Amino acid sequence: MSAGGFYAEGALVAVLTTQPLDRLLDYKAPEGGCHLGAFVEVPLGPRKVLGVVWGPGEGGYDLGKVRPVIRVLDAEPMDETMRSFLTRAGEYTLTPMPAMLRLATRSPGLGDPPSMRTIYRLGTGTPERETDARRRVIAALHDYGGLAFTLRELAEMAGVSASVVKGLVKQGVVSEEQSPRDLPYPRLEPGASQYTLTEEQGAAAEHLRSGIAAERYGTTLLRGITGSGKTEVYLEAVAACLKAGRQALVLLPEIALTAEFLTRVEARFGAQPAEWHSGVTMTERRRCWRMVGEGGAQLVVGARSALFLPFRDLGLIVVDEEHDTSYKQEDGVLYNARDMAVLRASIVGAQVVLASATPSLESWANAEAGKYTRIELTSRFGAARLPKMRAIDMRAETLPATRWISDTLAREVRARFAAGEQSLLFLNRRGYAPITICRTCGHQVGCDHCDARMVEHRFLKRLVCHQCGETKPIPEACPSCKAEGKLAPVGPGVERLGEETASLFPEARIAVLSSDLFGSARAMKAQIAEIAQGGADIIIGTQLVAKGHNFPLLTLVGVIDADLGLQGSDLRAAERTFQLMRQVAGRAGRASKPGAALLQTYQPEHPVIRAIIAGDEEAFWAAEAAERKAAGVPPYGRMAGIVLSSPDVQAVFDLGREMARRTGPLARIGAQVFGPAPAPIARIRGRHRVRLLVKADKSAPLQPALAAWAGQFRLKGDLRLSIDIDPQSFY
DNA sequence: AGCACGCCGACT
DNA sequence: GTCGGCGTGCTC
Repeated sequence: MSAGGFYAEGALVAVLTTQPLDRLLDYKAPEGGCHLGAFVEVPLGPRKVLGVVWGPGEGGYDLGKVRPVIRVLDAEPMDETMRSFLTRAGEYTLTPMPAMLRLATRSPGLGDPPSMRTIYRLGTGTPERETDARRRVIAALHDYGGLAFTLRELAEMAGVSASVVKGLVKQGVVSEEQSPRDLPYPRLEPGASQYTLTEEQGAAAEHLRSGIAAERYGTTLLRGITGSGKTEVYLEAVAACLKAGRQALVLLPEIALTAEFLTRVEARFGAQPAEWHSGVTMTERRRCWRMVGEGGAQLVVGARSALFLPFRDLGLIVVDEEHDTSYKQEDGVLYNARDMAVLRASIVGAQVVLASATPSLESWANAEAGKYTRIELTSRFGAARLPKMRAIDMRAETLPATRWISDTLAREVRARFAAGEQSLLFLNRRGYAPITICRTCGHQVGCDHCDARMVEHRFLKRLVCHQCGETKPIPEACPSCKAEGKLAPVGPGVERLGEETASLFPEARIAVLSSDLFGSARAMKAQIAEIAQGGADIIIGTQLVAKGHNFPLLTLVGVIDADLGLQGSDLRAAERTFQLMRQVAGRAGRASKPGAALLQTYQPEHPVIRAIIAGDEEAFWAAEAAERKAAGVPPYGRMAGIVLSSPDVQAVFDLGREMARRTGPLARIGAQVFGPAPAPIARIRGRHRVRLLVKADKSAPLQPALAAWAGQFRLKGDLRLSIDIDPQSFY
């Protein structure tokens, strides 16, 4: 390799491809040479595949068989920080490098030549015959003085057909030119904010600004209760970052939140930023990926996968609602976006802001340990206050088995309705009823492919498996004893709660918000916006409503089953329940009206319920931390979950038991292996699943030991093994 | 991931 | 005798 990481034509280069190979392959640099990090197309067997030049060729392979790189793609080479990020993220999550590269190359048309399109602007000629249509085209172009448009845009603006424009082109009145399809995003103006920060917010913003100015890595846990102005504060950090000429990334846990956020960005910076998530069109995605790489995008707002965009000069990553469990999910690779954000920032010398009203215990512990700076925003802006929280003891309420709204709660809802205010009833269960049971034999209708019960969705008129998405019509007869008309729905879902609400308040306008009731993120956003403006009197919602939407008219939140999630032995259940209740309660009274939150519970004396009611978060966290420390689990110990799956039950258990026997590499680092046990869902899509858990000391080198351990076993047939570092649930 | 190679059961 | 099942191995 010569200076600057350039390989001359014919030099041996090692290429990382997106194909699942366990090593790099050598190729000859193409005509004109190639740079280290270049995106290339290489031959692999009979196919052409995407790859990145990862370093000098390793040799040791028959030189006569080494084939040349087909071509260098038209994209900025992947820089050293990005390669290092992918390598370290892959090592941490035990993910093979090709899978990591796939995360970083999720742009449509990466291999395409720079795409051009034809645009039209005012030319110099005069039209031969002044027709009305021609005058309108010229007038439209005059109106936008000098701007150019596509044929479609221009024809539509002038109210003429494309042929009129083409006719004017022939006469030179309108000129035709080529322009790149992927244009830079409009400049964002980080100038002064319209919004006046309180003293506390100002101090928080100043701290974040000084972090940006230092141009070093640092993580700040920005804790602020709902309505404390968290967003305004971190937008100041974004402003400082943009002023410094560096790029910023804001991660949101839910696509439905982006539209509202984009509007706020536009209000603050005068234009909309780049957007990256699964709902963005192919064209826009390609533009985003390329512009991030070329510096034509200053700010990206997106989902977790935006972490793998090719930023040139990233100065800030904001992880909003950092506790949200959707940051840890599988999309080919199991990673926690919050942790990967910290990793990427530490490599490029960027600041991270973790924002949440209810931080994860991990972040709380990191702040306690001094790894993160912790900033608290306490006072709410405007006239709004924290809602008054109260438990409704369901043991004292006498409710029939088919009703879930207590008289106490119903009275409160009625009072709000009479006053023209909104109420929200929260139940984290989609569908009509979670269980369909036969009243003759007791059989519960389950999914044919999973060990999960099927949930009745009356809206769809079907039973749905929430595990694999399989649906089937609601059977007339019991599948087990064949009794006709004996299947009955048991337990509540939001749809059924909607029914009960309608019968209790026949005159009220009721809206049910559940992710499966919307065809698209856009439809959902539109309906949420309408409801927020007063389009409904009573809102029935799942998890969805806990994620930061603003309902200014809302003054009452009723949590239908505050005990959901408390039971079971999941160590994170308490944490999640606490966060969820706080978030939902935070929905009430965000604007000027005072709010109230009522929690229906059968265990009002439970420590979590009491901590929520008392608003004593420090006590809750301290108690949780002590419990986890004693158990040696995250964040005070390290864990990994290993899931084996196969259509063959015998095969998964055999391998599971063999893995539990031969623990050599793990034993050497003092790690313990638990299991095998049936995984939390023992069968998904016809595949049986068995799980082992590995628990190690905080300082133990877990990943290499896991790799060595798993490497001892050969996966025969359709057996699959996946390793989840830092699993969300560890029971 | 694909695709070829290769070694054991039911057909023309 | 052959066609084809998918287990195993290779791709620079």
